Amino acid sequence: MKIVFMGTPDYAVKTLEALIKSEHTVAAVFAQPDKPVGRKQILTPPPVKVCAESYNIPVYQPNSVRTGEALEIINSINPDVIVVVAYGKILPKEILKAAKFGCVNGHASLLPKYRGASPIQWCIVQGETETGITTMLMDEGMDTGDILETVTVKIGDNETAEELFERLSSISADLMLSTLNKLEKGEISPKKQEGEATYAPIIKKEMALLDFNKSAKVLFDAVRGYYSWPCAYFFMDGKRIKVIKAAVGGKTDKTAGTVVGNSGVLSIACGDGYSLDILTLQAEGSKMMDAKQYLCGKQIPIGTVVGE
RNA sequence: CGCGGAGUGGAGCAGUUGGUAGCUCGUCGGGCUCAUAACCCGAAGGUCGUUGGUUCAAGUCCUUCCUCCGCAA
Repeated sequence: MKIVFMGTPDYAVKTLEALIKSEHTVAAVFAQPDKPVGRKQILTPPPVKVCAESYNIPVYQPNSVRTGEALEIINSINPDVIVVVAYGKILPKEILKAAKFGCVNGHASLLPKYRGASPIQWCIVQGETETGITTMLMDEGMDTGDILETVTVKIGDNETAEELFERLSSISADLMLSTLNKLEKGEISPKKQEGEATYAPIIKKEMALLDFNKSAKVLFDAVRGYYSWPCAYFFMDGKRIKVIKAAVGGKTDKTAGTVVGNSGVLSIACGDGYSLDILTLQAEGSKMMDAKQYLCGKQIPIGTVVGE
């Protein structure tokens, strides 16, 4: 099939590469415009663009896909199907029906659960033990299209969002190929989404602020789910401390937010009577390090209360 | 030049108004203990990121460059 691919971040690259290496033809790629990145604000092309260019596939980066210009490009290519993976823009209905088989989206959740922008981080933050990939025929709603195929994936007890991203991006690539092949042969009949829909909001920095009044497990899930961006954090002496790695610790009767352990790991009492053992952290202006090293330089007495 | 923090013995840090460099951990040696990530005694290890300067004297003041990091995007 002749494919137009739409995607932007690293996560979408595996699918793009899988399509390029398949018997299908990727005729064009759409990605978000280059954005300034890093301390020096260097204009950086999105990963999908870099990948597409290495295969000499034309790349389009319109600021908007609603101007008609994008539609013209697509019509001139006349693709059989448009594949969308983490593109980051809402497509107008003219584009949704611009290809013979329509727009097929790969979404990283078991729809209708976790529709929206950040299903991977959010399902870990919510303490889910399994998630998955869904391919669907896009419609005008936010991840509301009819389901083509799904695959369920277990989430590891200690798995971080970054690790899950990595795994799911491969699984997503495989499923997309499978779906396209079946779609082409007419072997799939789209099914309506069933069950209660939930939404995964766009992750914002403030959401990753740890509230020690919550349970140790919830905080542990937050640490995993917000890694490696934006990273769970809290404040101590007015300084931001990012929590890179943590574990649910032992019981304690101290007030939430109190330091109850400072040898080897930094243990902080949580709202449910258990502590959160911080194993690896990063303080403002310094590198990420094991809690043990951090505690060598900065001695934090038992009983210290963290917060602001 | 977007804002800001930091480069000090193997690791993480402190070092006040400039005057022979300290702390916690680790390492090595010895001791104690049924035993231990515990404890006690002792030791090694630093030209204080780089360049130039001010001074009787600079980790500590000014200057050049390099590197790392937080915020912001």
